[in-house]
Amino acid sequence: MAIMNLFARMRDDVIASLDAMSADGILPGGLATDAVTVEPPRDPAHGDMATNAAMVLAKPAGMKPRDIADALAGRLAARDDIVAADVAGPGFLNLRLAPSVWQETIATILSDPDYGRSGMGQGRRVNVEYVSANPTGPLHVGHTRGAVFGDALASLLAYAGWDVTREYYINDGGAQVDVLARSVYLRYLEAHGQKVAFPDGTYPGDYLIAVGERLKDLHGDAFVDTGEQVWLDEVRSFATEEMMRMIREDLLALGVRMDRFYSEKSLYGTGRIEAALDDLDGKGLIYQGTLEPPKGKLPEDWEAREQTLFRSTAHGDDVDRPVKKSDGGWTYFAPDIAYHYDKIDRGYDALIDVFGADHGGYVKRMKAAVSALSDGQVPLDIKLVQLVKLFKNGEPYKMSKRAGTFVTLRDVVDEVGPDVTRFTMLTRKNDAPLDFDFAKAVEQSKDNPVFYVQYAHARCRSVLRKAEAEGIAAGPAILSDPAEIEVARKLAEWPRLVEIAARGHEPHRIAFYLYDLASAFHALWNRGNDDPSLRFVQDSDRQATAGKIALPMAVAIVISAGLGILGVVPAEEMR
RNA sequence: GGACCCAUAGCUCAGCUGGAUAGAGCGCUGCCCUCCGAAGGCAGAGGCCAGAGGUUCGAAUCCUCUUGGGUCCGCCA
Repeated sequence: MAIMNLFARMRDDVIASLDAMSADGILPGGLATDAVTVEPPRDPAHGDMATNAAMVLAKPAGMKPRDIADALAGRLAARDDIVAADVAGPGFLNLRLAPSVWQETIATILSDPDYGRSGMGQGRRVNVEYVSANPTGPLHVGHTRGAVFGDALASLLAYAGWDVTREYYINDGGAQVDVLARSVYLRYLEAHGQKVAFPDGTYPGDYLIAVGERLKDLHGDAFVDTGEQVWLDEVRSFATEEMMRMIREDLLALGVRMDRFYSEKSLYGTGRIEAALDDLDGKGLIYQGTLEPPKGKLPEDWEAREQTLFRSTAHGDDVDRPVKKSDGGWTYFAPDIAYHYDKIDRGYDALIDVFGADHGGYVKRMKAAVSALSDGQVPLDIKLVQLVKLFKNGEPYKMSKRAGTFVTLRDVVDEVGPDVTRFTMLTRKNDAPLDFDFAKAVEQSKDNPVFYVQYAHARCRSVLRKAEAEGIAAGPAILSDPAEIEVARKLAEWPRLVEIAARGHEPHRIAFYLYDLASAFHALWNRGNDDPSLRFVQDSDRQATAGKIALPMAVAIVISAGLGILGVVPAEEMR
């Protein structure tokens, strides 16, 4: 059973008190308490928790907020875990908790390995699709951010009680893999000593040289001086597999491990695309029609023509979308529909797609398709990941060992390591552009959030090693100083924050939380410089040390859990 | 022409799905430290939350419009 967070527990208690007040005739019965919240107040001076109960109930109860708040305060103040309940502002009820609450929080963290985990997912199954880059070349920085975001989101949801599948959709069914095949064929000829040129519409990147050579090793000169019809199928599938092998390796270097790679090509010729469209057709959502020309700038060669269309407007899209090209082939959208149809068919309770921001135009049609296919039963959330701009010491940064024109995932990971890459990519919310500075990312200073959080963990571990060397184990937490309470308060927020982040599909909140927690911890540490009684290891007092080290131990546990969600390895020491 | 995302301190950004006097880092201004608990610490100044309406006890947050940026827009995936 997952741990319910302090705030959720208090909210239940507040609502129970409100019910009791109804039973006693102080409040009318049957009040809706959905809008009642219990939250940490913005200003710690207001206390440890605040509830808006009086304000949201004032109107339906026909009473003044303060009267409700006063009555509620009386009941709550009687509890021994609440030392003060004050009515403030327009009707907030501020609660100050007894020190024992913080001690229990620390004790829970130390004893329960599941502290922070949430049961909100209830074991429901969610499919997170991310990266899904075309198998035509190495992953670049944009993919890197998508990979980090999707992977952290998947971990976050798992931590919040979802049954998560991490999935990569391989776009190996379209014309771009033919282009790949032709490009590899040119490298193959080159491997045979021929001089080749790379015309427009082929991929000239160096990364295909080795692929061409391996193709030569495999087939000798069998394809030299033959027509495309002879080698295209073979070279295409070989090249695609090679690219995917490389992509998997790149992802692994970043610490990303997919549960499943789903091939677009595998949808063709199996009737699955037809089945998906038949499903839509059966719902009256497929028809032959002609689209209006797009307003504004017209494509040069625009002409009206009848196509097979999906009535996506019936599910919130702006215009209906073609599923068949004029030559009778599928548009790229058709296999996408079939793919999502398959995901629904596999029984997922929720779907998440992580796209690059340049795919923003496909959000509505994809949501429309899933809504139609699942009869509105399976929610699809599409997270768009904005661009990454690279810098080094503030200067725009260009480099690539392999691709010639763009910075690859491997370039980034080789330069700063997977941990720094991942954390830094999550220091911005997904829909905001990200400036990634190679120099600042590895800088060991307070200005660098990665370092700051890692340093806090390392300090905790250092203290614990020291205590352990003296044979001292953590005892019940001793918390007296405000700086200590502040850290404990922050720790108490962890389970709540996990739920907020998971509910919003916003893993960046974890990174910001860790920064805040580290900040509170460093502040306490710094106070130890001036006031030796606040140091964790008390040289002459083993018992005091046992009580003091409970807090850093709890901090290390929570930081470690948080970094774990982000896919970052916590540092044992800094150097 | 339309769709989507964005606009918060001088700069880079948070802001918990409507709460109290809007926060952090950098930079700036002061003071302190330089004790290996080291790679600094503490404090302060700095805001019409792009603008205008609306919804209600209450709006940076939700709705409409305007302005200014980014992405995209039928047989490319």
